Amino acid sequence: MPRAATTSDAFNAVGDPCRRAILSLLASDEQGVTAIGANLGLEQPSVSKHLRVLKDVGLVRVRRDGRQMLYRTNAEVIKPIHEWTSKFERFWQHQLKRIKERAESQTVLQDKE
Amino acid sequence: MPRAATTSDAFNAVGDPCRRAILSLLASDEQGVTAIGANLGLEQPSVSKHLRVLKDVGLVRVRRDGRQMLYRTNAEVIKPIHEWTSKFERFWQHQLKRIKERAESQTVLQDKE
DNA sequence: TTGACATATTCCCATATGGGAATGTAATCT
DNA sequence: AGATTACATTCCCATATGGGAATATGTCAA
Repeated sequence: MPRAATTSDAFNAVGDPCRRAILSLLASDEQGVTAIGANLGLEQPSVSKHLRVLKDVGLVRVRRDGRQMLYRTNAEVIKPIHEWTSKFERFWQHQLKRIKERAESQTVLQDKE
Repeated sequence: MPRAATTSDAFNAVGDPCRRAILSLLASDEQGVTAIGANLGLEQPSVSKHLRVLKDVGLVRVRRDGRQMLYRTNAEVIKPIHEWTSKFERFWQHQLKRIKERAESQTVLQDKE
């Protein structure tokens, strides 16, 4: 079987840099497709297609306003990703601690010289 | 241009469920390829290929031990993902608050009936 | 209705997988 | 050296994009 579809889950959808930019942009304000494209320097069809993916996994909500479609980020769907990465938090803290300790021991050595 | 390569960054590499499982498995212990496959029910070539991707983006470190290659998760590379998702934390908190408030107002209505 | 504006969708295409099978390679054992 | 163990890589293939261009759809204004 081929690669999993980007529409399969939030992890996959967020893998694309353009889509991450869109999510950041729409986190606080709703915006229309054209505005999004202008903000990020993307073609309109490209924006529409990315929004389609984001909508399919629930990462954005849509609302019609006249001829505009106003999109907004649905942050709740990002939460599972945040939680998954949180499981590793203690590990990178340990690593930083190790790095810090090593740095300090080297400092000690330098002081001795 | 086609889709970005999974080897391009941690976000993309983590998009695959198998690779997330591998990262979780190798977070606390180093393990050989065969052991990883046995733990996750994956074929050896498949494991090797996923590990290759993970290694290319720095998500795992390798160490040779005799004929075994012991892999271990390098959690620091997960940190940027954690930080990116953290930017949205306040938004889903707001949403939960809103949901909670609505639930409470409904409870009030129910009490009135 | 006609025209303009805002989006969505479809086509075409080069590229990137991911899985399975088979094969190549490195290290250990006898 | 020859056999075995542990991995890595390569082939083949069906599928999934993502971008650009062109077109279809939906809404509002005159």
